[in-house]
Amino acid sequence: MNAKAPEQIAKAAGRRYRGVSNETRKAERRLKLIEAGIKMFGSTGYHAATVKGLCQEAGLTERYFYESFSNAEALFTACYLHITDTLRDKLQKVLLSTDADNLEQATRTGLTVFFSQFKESPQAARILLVEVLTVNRHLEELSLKTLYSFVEMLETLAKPLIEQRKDGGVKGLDSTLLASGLVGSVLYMAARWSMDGCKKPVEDVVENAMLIFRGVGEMLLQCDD
Amino acid sequence: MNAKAPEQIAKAAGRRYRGVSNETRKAERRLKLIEAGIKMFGSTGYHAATVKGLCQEAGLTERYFYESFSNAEALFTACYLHITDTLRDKLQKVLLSTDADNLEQATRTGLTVFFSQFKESPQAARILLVEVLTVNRHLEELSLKTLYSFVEMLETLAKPLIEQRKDGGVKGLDSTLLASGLVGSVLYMAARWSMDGCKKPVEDVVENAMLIFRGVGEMLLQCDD
DNA sequence: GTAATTTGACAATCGTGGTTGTCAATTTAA
DNA sequence: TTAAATTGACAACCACGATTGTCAAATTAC
Repeated sequence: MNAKAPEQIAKAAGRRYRGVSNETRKAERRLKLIEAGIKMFGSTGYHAATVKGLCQEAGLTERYFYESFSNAEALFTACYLHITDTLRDKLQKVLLSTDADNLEQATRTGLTVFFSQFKESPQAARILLVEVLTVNRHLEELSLKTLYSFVEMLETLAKPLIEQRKDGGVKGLDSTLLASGLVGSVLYMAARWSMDGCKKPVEDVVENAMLIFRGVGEMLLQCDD
Repeated sequence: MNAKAPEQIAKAAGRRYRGVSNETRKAERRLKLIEAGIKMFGSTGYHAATVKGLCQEAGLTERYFYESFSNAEALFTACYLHITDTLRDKLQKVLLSTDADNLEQATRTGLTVFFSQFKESPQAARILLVEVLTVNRHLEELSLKTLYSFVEMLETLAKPLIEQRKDGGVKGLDSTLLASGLVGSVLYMAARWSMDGCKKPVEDVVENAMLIFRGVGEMLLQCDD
């Protein structure tokens, strides 16, 4: 029975083709599909996309679609995770390299990363903000969790500001609600900016967003009604 | 040829049925379909809805669907317009009856109307904010126009505040962008609130939203960097 | 060189849902 | 009462796209 082992291993590993290993070829195809997915889901929308169209965009045939994904929904999920992972990594990288005491600077940096990413791939933005809500319940929940993780980043960032107010703060103040509002404001500013073709420089958009953030900061510090 | 005229008129007008005129019956059916549409599009989503399902929800058959709408998209459009018209009417009514000089009070009133409407029909909210973006380009544009009309309401409301600053205001300040941000913050607070089952009282949510609005107001008045 | 593997193109099958058509039962007008 | 209009239930047809299957050409291993 051991006689067959080498054969089986060889079969499982697959054969090199055009000088590229089996796994690498497969991984490349998968990535091509994800890129095509981001492009199509983000422009024509999830529900207008077809498997054939996705394959054509990726330069592959259906066979290779089903090699990596069991259906369009699976590809969409992969695209979504690809986008959120990328964004989270970028944000964390710049936030870690920023002086933790300088809340204003950290906020500005975070916003700059977000708007830049948005500008360079509006398709990704659309997937992140809209399409994900319309695929199915499962993805809607994933989106809520993801959004919440960004809201938490924000709350962590603002923690010193909130804790400065040991008296319990404003009556009825709900930091999660507020953070959600701030996230929403950023998203809608990005949407408006994108509608106008992202002509205005990133820094200007960031400054307008900063105005909202600073305003909330002020309110948290001062108000005692 | 005149002999036939009365007949034709009668035919065109239709016949009473169960004591109700032709046009009234038709209008009632149309409204039933719109209500069913809001319910289904707003819960299972536009793309998961089927004509048969919509008819069943409305208690009508396909025949009457196509009597009023040429397809699901047409019904969706009618639903969307129904929602935005209702909301706009409510907002304008309360805003007109509010002292125009008291910006804070007007804002609070407007927010209360919005969050109340949201609470009583989360389906309508979902149609307004999400589904409309995923039907087709035409509706996406309609949504942008509508959103913009609300943004304009906000800008009009805040005009006194902005004009107080004759020096041209903050460098790079973009009132449309800011207003979009405020609209976004309200929408996302509503979304978060809705996720938690709209348990928190409307007034509390309004107060948290007011904090953001007041913050922006402060910034507009004071900042001179 | 030869057999096995990999790829690419595309046909075949299948299910779903939109739209139209049929028919019997109910209600109205005269 | 009787013919016409209206309604309701549902079948029939059709288009589209997901998924699977087939086959020949290209490439590799031996």
